[in-house]
Amino acid sequence: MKADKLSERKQKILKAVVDEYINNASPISSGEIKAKYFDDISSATIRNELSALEEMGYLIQPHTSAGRIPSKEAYALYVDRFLDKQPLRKEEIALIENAFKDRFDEIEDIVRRTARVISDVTNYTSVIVLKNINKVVLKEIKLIDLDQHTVLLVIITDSGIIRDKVITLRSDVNLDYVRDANIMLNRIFAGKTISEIKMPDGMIEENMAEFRELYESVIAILESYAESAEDTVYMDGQSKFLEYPEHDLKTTRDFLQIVDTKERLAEIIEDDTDIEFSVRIGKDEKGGIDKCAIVTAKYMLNGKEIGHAGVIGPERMDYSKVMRVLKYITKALGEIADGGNNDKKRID
Amino acid sequence: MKADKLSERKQKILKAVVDEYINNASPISSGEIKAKYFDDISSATIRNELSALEEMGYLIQPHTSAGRIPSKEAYALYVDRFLDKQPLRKEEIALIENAFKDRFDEIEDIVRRTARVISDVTNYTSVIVLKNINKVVLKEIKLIDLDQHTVLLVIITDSGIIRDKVITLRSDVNLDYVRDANIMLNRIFAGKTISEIKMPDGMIEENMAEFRELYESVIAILESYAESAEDTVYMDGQSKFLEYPEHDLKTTRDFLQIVDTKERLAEIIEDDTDIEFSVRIGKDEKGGIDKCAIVTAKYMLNGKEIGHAGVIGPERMDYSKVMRVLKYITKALGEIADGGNNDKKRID
DNA sequence: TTTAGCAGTCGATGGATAAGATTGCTAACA
DNA sequence: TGTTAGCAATCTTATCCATCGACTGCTAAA
Repeated sequence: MKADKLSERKQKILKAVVDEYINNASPISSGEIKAKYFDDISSATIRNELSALEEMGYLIQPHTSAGRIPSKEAYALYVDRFLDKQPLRKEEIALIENAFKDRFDEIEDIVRRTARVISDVTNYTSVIVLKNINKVVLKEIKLIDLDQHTVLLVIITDSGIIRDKVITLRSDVNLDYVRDANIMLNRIFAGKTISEIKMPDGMIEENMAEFRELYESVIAILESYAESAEDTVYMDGQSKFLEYPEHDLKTTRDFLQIVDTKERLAEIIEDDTDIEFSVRIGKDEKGGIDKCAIVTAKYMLNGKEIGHAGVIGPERMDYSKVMRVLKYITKALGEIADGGNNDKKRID
Repeated sequence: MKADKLSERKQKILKAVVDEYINNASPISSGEIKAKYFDDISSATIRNELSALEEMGYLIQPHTSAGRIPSKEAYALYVDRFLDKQPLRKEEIALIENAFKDRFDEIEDIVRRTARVISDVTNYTSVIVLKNINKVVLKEIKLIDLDQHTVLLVIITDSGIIRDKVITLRSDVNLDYVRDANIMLNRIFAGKTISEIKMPDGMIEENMAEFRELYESVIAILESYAESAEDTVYMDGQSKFLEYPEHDLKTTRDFLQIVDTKERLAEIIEDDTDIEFSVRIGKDEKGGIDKCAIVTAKYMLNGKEIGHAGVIGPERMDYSKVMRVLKYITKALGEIADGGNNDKKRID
């Protein structure tokens, strides 16, 4: 099933079928192709070609008296070789830029907006998976005393992710104690990844004895972060899923189950992480959703890869548009938040 | 349509119809009721009663040769007067207790678990709306210097909610500066609700001049919190929505749209906030989802009302069970995290 | 007031039929 | 050898119709 074996004409016909099916979601007949794409050959000829393409596995006939629809392989080939490279429309670009024109500081805020705008522009459900915190490097730890028995632990990482957690202690704490403990902890943890941090088996160093309870609490929290392999998942535009007629109740059930168990979704999306775009069509051994396609791209922010962003839609997804949008947005965001200056920036 | 006018027998019949419909989702015939609920009267008599109940608006006949199904009014009456008060089953209680047996410190963590367990036990989609932060009282503000131009603002409220936001400044900052600013800001803000805080029209006090930029940033952030009326919404078990046959594609579309626009959901749920349970059946002028019921209860934590928790399901929801579960859980959580000691507690 | 009996109504089911769409095949053609 | 016109075959979809079964509503009697 090498694509190289396809004649020019077969390619043109196959692309025609995919393009038409993406727009109309109904099987395409030889007559339709003849009318819209070919002046010079007859529908009978096209029928022969269609028959050959079906033989090769690129097309499927739902039943004898129906036209053809593309197979998974056709979509894969389409994504690989036939993508139109039309630029994004002005309104689309305006929509994207508008979403990011305000000030914003926190990653969560940026991510939410990104999810929203991806869904708005593509008209598919968007999904963003942020890498688990234990894969990033600790830049600094801050301890803040809240009251006599509680301190707030703030974790700052190299890509700016901030997590905080309240620690409750049996012993009393005061400002000086917390400050000293903070210095001590930073000496130990700064520069390591969370997953590198282990509870030391033997004795705690002499000069740590005073901070033992606090120290153990912090370690326990970091370890629990490391253990909980759950990446954070954001979604938007879930209702868009039902705008596509092939998404019947059964498919929607699968979809909602994926939505519920976000860990599985994160696994699917982070599976092949080394390529720029990941396109998963239909359900296979490695996961996915039947009758659906999942397209994701690396999600860069401030020059760092912080996760993956993409969409979930029907197999006959408008791959071209989705990829252009993802490319545009991830590029825009890769630049937008650099160097600590988070004021508005033009995206050109 | 006063319920008082209903004879004992009518009430028993009406309850029978609702109970049966909750279990089977198909119209109930006079013969069925006779078989399962009455030995002493004939189906003809029951037919007469059914006819009367239909006349009164409590029952609906989908078509002439079908049995009856309950109307919205029947459900409302059912919730009002007919609820079984069977206790929760052992397994259900075990499930709930198990979900909360670990240590946990952060509200978000508790809320997520609560959403999960409500959905698991009831088998409906759960939803929790946390009150907007601007309705709660500021307990303390913490400033932490991150680097030369950025400080982290941590907001601690009376119910323990913590929000943080990074502030970027043009001028340099250092430890002393931040500490002094922190003391100053707490003097001004502590004890107020976020919505009370307003940017002062005239001059900033003399001794604030030094902290002007920081001060204005903090005010701006608090105001933006106050303005953004969005309450935080958590959901779980969305896929459960499709386990009920009356939830067809159209209803699911409505449901997913509500899921997408969580603000609207928050509005619906926070609408009638003064009663212990809110039961909204079907769609009316004030919102809701067609063919669905939304049941919510006040969500207490640590003695404070922090929002609402509930479920979304079909109109023929198992109201009795849902209310028992919500009562049990909100009661359990009202006790579980009191006094800063977050260790395991028995729920009895 | 209750009940048995029965006619009437309606949905669901299934078969038969017809119409329409599209293909595959064949044979002729360039 | 590739292309094409023509046509039979196949399958879907819609419609109609008859039948069956499930209830109800009504009537008249208990």
